[in-house]
Amino acid sequence: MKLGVSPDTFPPRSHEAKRISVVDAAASVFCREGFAGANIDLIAVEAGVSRQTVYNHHGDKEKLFIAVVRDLTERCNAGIFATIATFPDRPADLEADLVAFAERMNRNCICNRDGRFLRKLIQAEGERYPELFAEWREQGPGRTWSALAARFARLAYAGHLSIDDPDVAARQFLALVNAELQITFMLGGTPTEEEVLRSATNGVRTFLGAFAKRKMPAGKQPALAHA
Amino acid sequence: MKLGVSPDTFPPRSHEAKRISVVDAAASVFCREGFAGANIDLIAVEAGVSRQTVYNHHGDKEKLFIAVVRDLTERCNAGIFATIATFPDRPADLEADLVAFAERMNRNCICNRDGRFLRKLIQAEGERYPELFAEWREQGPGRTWSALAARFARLAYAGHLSIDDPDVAARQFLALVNAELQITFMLGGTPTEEEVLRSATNGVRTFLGAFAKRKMPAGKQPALAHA
DNA sequence: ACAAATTTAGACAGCCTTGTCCAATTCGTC
DNA sequence: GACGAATTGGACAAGGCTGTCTAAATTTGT
Repeated sequence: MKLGVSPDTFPPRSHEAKRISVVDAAASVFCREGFAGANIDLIAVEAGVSRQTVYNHHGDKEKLFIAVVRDLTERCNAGIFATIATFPDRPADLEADLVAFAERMNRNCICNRDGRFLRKLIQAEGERYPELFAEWREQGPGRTWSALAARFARLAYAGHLSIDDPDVAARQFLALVNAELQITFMLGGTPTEEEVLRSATNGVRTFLGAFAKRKMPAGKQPALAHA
Repeated sequence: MKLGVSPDTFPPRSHEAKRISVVDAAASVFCREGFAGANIDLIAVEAGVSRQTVYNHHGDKEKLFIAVVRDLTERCNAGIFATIATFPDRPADLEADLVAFAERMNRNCICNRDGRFLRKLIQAEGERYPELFAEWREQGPGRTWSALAARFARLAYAGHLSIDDPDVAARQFLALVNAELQITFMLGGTPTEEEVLRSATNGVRTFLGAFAKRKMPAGKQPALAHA
């Protein structure tokens, strides 16, 4: 009740710390074992608390699962939008800048712990919690694609790219820079730095091959090229 | 009625039929519930046999799971190679032919029951059965990509495309024509015919934007490009 | 129609898991 | 040091699941 400003109010300190510890451990176990296979005792041990503490904090297994997904969704979305904020709006070297951006995106949002865990939970349990993952879908990919499409549209408007449909281009950009990581993702692995870099490099090269400045809408149109 | 050639020897008929029925039901239940959540009783009911029959045929839950994965892998690989055999080696209309090929690939190998089930099992249990899925990886994606890369190389050699690395191009082709289906796949859904067509169309258009005949190897080469 | 093999239903033991309860202990704060 | 809240460990009931066993019913080949 003191500390009017930045409230660590009621729960002293390690209360919240334990809650986080439990959610983290639960994320790990749910991902490894699936919802049905996850064992509350194991989560408790991995979190370094007693089983009763898990129940005190989260009520039951399903509520704990939902807390895990909400937590991951929130952090992943924050990471994605923070990364999109670093998009190269005024590129010095378009190819190099896009490769660097793609690498940040992959490393900080897709390949990191939260990204891998959230993806796996969605794939494994998405059908069991429709409204939970519908929420993720709207707040996550939906807004991600829009934001990224807007950045590409801006690059096009500034004359760096030639894009028909920025939304399609945004989705294809992400698909391309991940093209070489698909199998690793499927099997739950973490790509090496080098794999991430190579996939990003190859993906951006192809992306620019399709969308870089020169554009001829099917017919020949050499007249506009007054460089 | 001995059929000396193709021996349906001892086990008469519905024996094998029941085995298949069990494996099919098991695939469905394992996918819906995960390995730990799958219930042998439920599999038996869904297969229309008694629980004991399940055990008679497959021994235990783990052996049944392995049989399911092997079965799916085999059928999926067969489908993929059959589809690759329809690749347009001598295209009349390159874009239209590639779109049609991509649609076949998506519809018959990726979006069908076997494809969705196998993908989900790999994602959910891949880490638990390393050698089982390593086998899939080599026989499936590994050979798929090689075969597809060879087809693209042939198109390039015939002068229809300009490709540096056919393996990379093959992976990017698949990534592009699936770009718009990712979220649906993640949540376990089945895309509509129209979504498949649109994703294939957009993907092939971008692919050809990057790899269609004209090529400038990254560095500027304005000597040749006097527009 | 007969004999062998297969399938079925049901019961069963053994094990594991969830979620609750409680008494003893520790922790943070005053 | 003392107080109240949080945590712990352990016991516990209820229920579910796997895998086995058996005797009866059914199917199959001849």
